[in-house]
Amino acid sequence: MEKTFQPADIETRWYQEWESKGYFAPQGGDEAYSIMIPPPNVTGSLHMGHGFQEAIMDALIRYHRMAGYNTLWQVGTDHAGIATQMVVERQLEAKGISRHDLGREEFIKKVWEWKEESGGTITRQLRRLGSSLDWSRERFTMDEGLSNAVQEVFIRLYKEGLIYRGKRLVNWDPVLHTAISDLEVISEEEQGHLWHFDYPLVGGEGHLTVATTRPETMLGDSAVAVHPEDERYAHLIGRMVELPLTGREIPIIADDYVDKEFGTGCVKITPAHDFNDYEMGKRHGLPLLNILDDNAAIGSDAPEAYFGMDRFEAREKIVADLDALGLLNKIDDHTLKVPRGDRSGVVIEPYLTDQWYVDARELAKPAIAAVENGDIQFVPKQWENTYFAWMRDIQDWCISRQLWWGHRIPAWYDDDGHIYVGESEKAVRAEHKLADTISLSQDNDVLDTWFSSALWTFSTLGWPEETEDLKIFHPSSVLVTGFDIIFFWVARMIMMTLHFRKEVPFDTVYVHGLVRDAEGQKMSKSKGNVLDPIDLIDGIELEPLVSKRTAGMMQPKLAAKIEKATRKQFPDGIAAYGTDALRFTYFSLASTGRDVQFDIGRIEGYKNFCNKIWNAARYVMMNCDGEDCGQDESLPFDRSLADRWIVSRLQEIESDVARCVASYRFDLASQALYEFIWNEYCDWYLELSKPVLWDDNASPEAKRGTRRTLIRVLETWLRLLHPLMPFITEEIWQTVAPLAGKSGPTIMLQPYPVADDSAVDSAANADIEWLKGVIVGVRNIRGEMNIPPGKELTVLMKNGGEEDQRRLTQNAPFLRKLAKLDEVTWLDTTEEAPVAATALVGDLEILVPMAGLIDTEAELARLAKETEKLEKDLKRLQGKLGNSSFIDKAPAEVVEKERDKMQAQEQALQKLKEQEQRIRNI
RNA sequence: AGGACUAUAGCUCAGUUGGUUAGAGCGCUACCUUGACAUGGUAGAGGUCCCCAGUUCGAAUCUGGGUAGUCCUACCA
Repeated sequence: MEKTFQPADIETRWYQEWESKGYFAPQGGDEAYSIMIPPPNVTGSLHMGHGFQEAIMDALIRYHRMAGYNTLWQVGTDHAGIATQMVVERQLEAKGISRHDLGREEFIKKVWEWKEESGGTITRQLRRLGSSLDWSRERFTMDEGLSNAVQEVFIRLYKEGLIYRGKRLVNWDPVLHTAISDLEVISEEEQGHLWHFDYPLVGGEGHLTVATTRPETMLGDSAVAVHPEDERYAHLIGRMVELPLTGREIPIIADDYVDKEFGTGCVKITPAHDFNDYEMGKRHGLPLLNILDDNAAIGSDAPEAYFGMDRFEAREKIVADLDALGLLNKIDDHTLKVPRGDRSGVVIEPYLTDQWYVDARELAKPAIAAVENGDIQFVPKQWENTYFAWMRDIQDWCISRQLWWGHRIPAWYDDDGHIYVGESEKAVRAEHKLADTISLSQDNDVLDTWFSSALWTFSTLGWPEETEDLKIFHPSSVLVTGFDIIFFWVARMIMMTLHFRKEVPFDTVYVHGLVRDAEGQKMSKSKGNVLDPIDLIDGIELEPLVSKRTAGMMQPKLAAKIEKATRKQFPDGIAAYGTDALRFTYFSLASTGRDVQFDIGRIEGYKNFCNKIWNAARYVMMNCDGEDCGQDESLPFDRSLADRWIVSRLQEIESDVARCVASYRFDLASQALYEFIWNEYCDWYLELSKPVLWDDNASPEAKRGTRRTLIRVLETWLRLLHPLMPFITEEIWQTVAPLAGKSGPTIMLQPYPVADDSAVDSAANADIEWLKGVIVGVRNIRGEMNIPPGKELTVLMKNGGEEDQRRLTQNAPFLRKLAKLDEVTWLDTTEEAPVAATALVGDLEILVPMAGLIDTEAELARLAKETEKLEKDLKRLQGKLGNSSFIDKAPAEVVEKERDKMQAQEQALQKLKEQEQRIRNI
């Protein structure tokens, strides 16, 4: 074995081996366990947040696969309608071509080409992360099978009246030229103005002043509203005002939506360009005047003077024109929430168009019930509230998008605007007995990507066919996801799956935190603060990292900011840590919190952990390879105290890990393993094995017993650790397993260790604690007295009981070796002890004679420190036990425990004081 | 505006139903190339558990209020 662990050498090798041998496919078994991957965008790439999520899923999958479940991890990607179309359009733009130049068919061909070209990025990343996905079943939302499922669902929902088409105000993206759903609109506070305009009353005698943040919409005003109880305006309700610049007259209406306190208490109403106004317009039967076109420029229904102007240009002109007319009352600075498209970043316009909707209210009912009655459980449970809050106030879901890339809506129109929904034009004609003379044209729009993602758990398994896979693997066991897509995806999956399968899509939703950058920001492509997990695995120099992170940034200002942050955060680039270290870091951070702040210091530590594991195995192999490790079960062997202890601890760790995984606490699981491997197996057990293995006088039985334990415990914890660190465990296991009497082509299909409670040995645990106590006591004296570690000491023991004596006799060789002693002598109570430095283990006094070794002053100082600590603690205990209400009210065993503690402390203090006296008397 | 979450060592985080001397890693200090590992070993230093009040024999933990931060939902033209 190499002296240090070199991850790069082994990772790709093992992954190829596993994949080519088909180990990732379901292996059979009575009980199924399945996870459907949240499909990443096919043309995107994974960042640290994805890496985190994949690591968790892989751990769950590997764990259950080893535990004997029939395990499926379904892999696939989605087509990300808007994002993908944008990327391809931008590429064409660079060549001066628009998608309209190409035409729909040619354009879609280009998108497919791009998908083929870029789709490999994600799958490559997934492989490097060690994800044990069943690649033979890879799916894509635009595949034929999944497209059929989408069509089937659309047609059925339409026929059931749960999908409808309607002219509504939608969130319109004037750059992407499509409607988007509420969830795709991000509203953030921005600095703007509040313009106050005077609208003259028809018939003279004054005006009303209205305020607006979007002056250009005044061209489409249908009314001015005031509060019905507003005395200032009550007498004007029903009268008309002149709408400047348009030559129109509009009524003054009363509606209690108006806030009397805000502005002047008069609101201009633009039903075609504002969601609230739209509702009010409906209540009052106001006309809808659309003054914009698809680009959000002023449309042909507006006054000619503004026709064709961009909305912001028009805004300026309208303000200027009103000013010229003396109707601009004032302009105030104003902070307002500006809605922007999450993809394009441009200001979204409420815009009147024909769109398709899903009646979400109806579908939500059973979806709410499924979580209420526990058919689906969220972990952590608090997320159920988020889910309920949204579901109980759900809005109809706008599912049509004015894009070319996506599932085209299976609806046809005749010249009279009748709608026919079906799987093809032919089918529609047949169903409705339409004559060939009637011309039909298909709806130009496609469906929201989330519409197809909502079917993911069952469409990937072959639905609408009743496949064997559906029967076995659906519902899936758990959905692993971030809380940011509970609404987008989780809720919609639950609704669709319940409706079409009459069963839940998954039993559990495990909601993990979101990975943040050093400033606590969520990682996202558009912010440019993403980190590629592969860069932590392989490492990357600063310059390539900077150019990678700033590549493709639209705004130079943002690019400069990212560059600066990158240079500050990673002045020397990023070192290569390997996949196992990265994964272990993820697990250690996977607690119940919402935020995961990735810390480079931690991955560094876990890289060292990998090296520790590697070297522990190296030590074991050096001592076991070619030796008798007890593979032959008929040969006798003796087990040392340490052997019994480490086997006992192993059982406890096994049940800890099982408990942690069952509750999705990978942070606790990883910590338990870390502590066991490093602090118990390496620090103590390996050290305790040396006195046996290196002792020429030790019996063959003892050596056999220790080697047997050494190798078997190692082999077991490798399996225990494998779901978290797949590569290093596999590499080591291959050489270790045969010596432990195990065989098999791979660790990943070996049984997962299960605790054997009968092997828990509390006597051994107690004896080892004693041994550790004595060793640490001596080391402590050595450390504080500056006695060189190599200097062998003579130690005397005093005042102990029979148990101490037994432990000493049985473990003297271990004690001598680990505490570097040349002699240990038991003093009878009658014997006079020499002046010595002292440590206490219970009643037992450990004496290190001072002659020539120990500086009196230093020892006194050490004792004083100890004494002070004890006195402080004792005071606290005395206070507690002196309090009669504590004695009366606290449970008896708690009181008893405190009493024992106090007694022990008192005795210890007593001994320290005697010791101090003795030293002073020299 | 409503709601949720977070606040523990210099940094990143644990702390299970209230009962510890409040823990881990990194970082820091001192010593050590002892035959697995200097990516290491040994021994240390370091905390007003955000603040205030309450419940309790006992609060990092429960309740109320406040402060700071993050997020979600809905929004006033």
